[in-house]
Amino acid sequence: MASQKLPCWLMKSEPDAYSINDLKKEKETIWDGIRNYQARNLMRTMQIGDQVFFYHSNCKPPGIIGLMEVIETNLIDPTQFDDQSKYFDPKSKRENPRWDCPRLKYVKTYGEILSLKEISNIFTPEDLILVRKGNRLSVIPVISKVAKKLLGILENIE
DNA sequence: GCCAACGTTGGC
DNA sequence: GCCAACGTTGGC
Repeated sequence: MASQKLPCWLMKSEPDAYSINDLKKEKETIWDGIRNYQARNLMRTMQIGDQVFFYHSNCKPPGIIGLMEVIETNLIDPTQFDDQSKYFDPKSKRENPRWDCPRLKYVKTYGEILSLKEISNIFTPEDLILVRKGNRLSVIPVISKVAKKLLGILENIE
């Protein structure tokens, strides 16, 4: 897999809400429900073909479990106009939608989760904003040095 | 623009 | 359940 593109994003989801297995079944999904401007702005810079680590959060243990790929960008998040949705945003107007998102496809599930604890042991906080205390972003850019190392470890536990 | 109060995220 | 670290809101 020498030609494989390095992942440059990490996106979190609580497996109770949406897991890697859900994505595997659906094959692809729109990553809707992001209601944080910083995360949204990061998603707006995504490119088709970008590789994305799938991170299971708020579970035991939390960590990287799989890989996804961006297949479409800048889609309007439909949940913002759905008053039945928990992500409904009454301030967002159809003529000027506030929230958008990419479409992602399933690539693979790793043999084991790479836990946050292991990740924290491998990297310095400067290497990985993921492990910086207080980072509550659900969309995180991953620098290539870190992505390369993570991928090396993850490919070996398959 | 400041900042206090409040809400959310997510590891532990 | 606790709490740190943010982000958001709204009065001034």
